[in-house]
Amino acid sequence: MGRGKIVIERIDNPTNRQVTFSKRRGGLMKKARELAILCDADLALIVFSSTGRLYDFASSSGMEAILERYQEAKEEHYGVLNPTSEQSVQNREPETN
Amino acid sequence: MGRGKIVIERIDNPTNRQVTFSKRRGGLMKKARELAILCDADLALIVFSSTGRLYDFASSSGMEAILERYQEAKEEHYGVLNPTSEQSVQNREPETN
DNA sequence: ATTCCTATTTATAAATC
DNA sequence: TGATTTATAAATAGGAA
Repeated sequence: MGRGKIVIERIDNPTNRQVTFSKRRGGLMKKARELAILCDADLALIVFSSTGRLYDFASSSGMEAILERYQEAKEEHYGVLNPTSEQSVQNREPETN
Repeated sequence: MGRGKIVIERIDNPTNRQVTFSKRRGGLMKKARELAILCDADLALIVFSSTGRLYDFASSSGMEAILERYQEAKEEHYGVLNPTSEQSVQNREPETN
């Protein structure tokens, strides 16, 4: 989105990478917040920049609570499915809606 | 973005909420993946739907590693700053770039 | 619950201040 | 370096299948 189309691959130029990081981080945080509010979802987002800075967002229940809930959900599934999975664990009872 | 503008507040209609959740969750996951790749960031996203389903994404280093790194960064800051903060902890050494 | 179809709204790549 | 502008690329609301 912008003056030109870009390919999704690591940006080599450090300056451009930093600028893009700053812009997209803001956008991602905003989207996360919107999803949490619009859909009443419980969500946590943790981001470490390539330079080591930490940025995070957590919905109302709080980061710690969400991380604990995450661990519990994982444990219930006895075993790590895939450390780098994108969409992995789901509850055992499919909802009706 | 869409046929009409919307206000960011909880969607009361369960069906609409679910549909929006499904669509935006996908968009958020995509944005997270792009940020990780483009900017070489280490990132984790955990989302629980209002019905309890879990969806997650973690960049290449893996969810567990990122969560540990997060806890370490927090510990270094001795104490939780704000459980619901949006952007909270940062490292002590500002980078040059 | 997706998934396809678009009119619109947003996000944002580049350029500029 | 960071904030602002603006032309475009992308995301998505609403509707339909």
